[in-house]
Amino acid sequence: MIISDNLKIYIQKLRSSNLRPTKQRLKICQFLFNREKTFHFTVETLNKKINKNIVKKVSLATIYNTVEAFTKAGYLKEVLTSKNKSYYDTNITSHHHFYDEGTKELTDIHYSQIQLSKVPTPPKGKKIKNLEVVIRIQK
Amino acid sequence: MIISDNLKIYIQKLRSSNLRPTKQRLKICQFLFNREKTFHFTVETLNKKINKNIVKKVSLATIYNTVEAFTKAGYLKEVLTSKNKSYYDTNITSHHHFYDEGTKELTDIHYSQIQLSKVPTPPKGKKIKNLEVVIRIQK
DNA sequence: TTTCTAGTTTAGAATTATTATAAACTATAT
DNA sequence: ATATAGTTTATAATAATTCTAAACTAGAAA
Repeated sequence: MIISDNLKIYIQKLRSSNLRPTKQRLKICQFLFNREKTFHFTVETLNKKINKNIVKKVSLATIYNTVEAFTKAGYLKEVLTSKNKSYYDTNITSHHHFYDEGTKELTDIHYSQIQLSKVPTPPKGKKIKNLEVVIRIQK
Repeated sequence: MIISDNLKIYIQKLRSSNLRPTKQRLKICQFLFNREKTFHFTVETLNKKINKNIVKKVSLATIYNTVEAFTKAGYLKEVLTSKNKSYYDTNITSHHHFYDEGTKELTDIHYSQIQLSKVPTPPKGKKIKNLEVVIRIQK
């Protein structure tokens, strides 16, 4: 196995989060992070795309495990939706969404497009993990 | 059956949305809307509370149907979360939420507690219905 | 290098939330 | 009173996710 430069980076990245750099995890890293633009996905779509045209498939359970592990490690962010399905985003920076009530579709709003001038303090003993704005739109 | 004043109001409310005022729907109306404070719920919790201490239970299917009908009619609002379960809110006015990722609880943030100084224009042909902030909190 | 062990992967079962189905029931228009 | 379209219901079906336990493997230690 030839280890490319970006593979080395992923190995380090995984090790730094106490995740062993397995073949499966590295394959998923390459797929998710070795690209120009960030993108949204569900486990279902990730599973299909990862396993397209490869012989030794990554199991669905591993896709679930890995997405969860990567989310906990902070490599992925869960996206809010009204659908009973989890959406993830490789864009882990705080950003916002339009939510179309007709189509139930979410579209990104760049972080700079919204500015907050007043934010409440969180309840005692809790801290803010992130803050996202959802703008509900309709025809 | 003695029809109280608020029952009359619910009957009108339902009729105005082309929903027949059935016993089940009125029971759910009384439970949801005849109260001081607004509140959040899932179908699961609503089902338990509606059917607590009553002989003739409302079926789970009806709870689902009614919540969907009330949401479409604009009596309820779906709350976006990252969980694979739908949350609803009797407060249909624009307001914000803390979402505790540990306890999975939503708490309201009064509209005035958050101020936005910059908001993007909606996509063509769409208009902003409301704007909500979800602040994810954790320990 | 070999061995050991804890971490990981896997297929399939189990669980959870929701939606679909179709028969029985009911509000209401005529 | 009757007809009928809308509603409720128990149950089945589906979809997404989590659980389980056996097999496998990365990396540490001998």
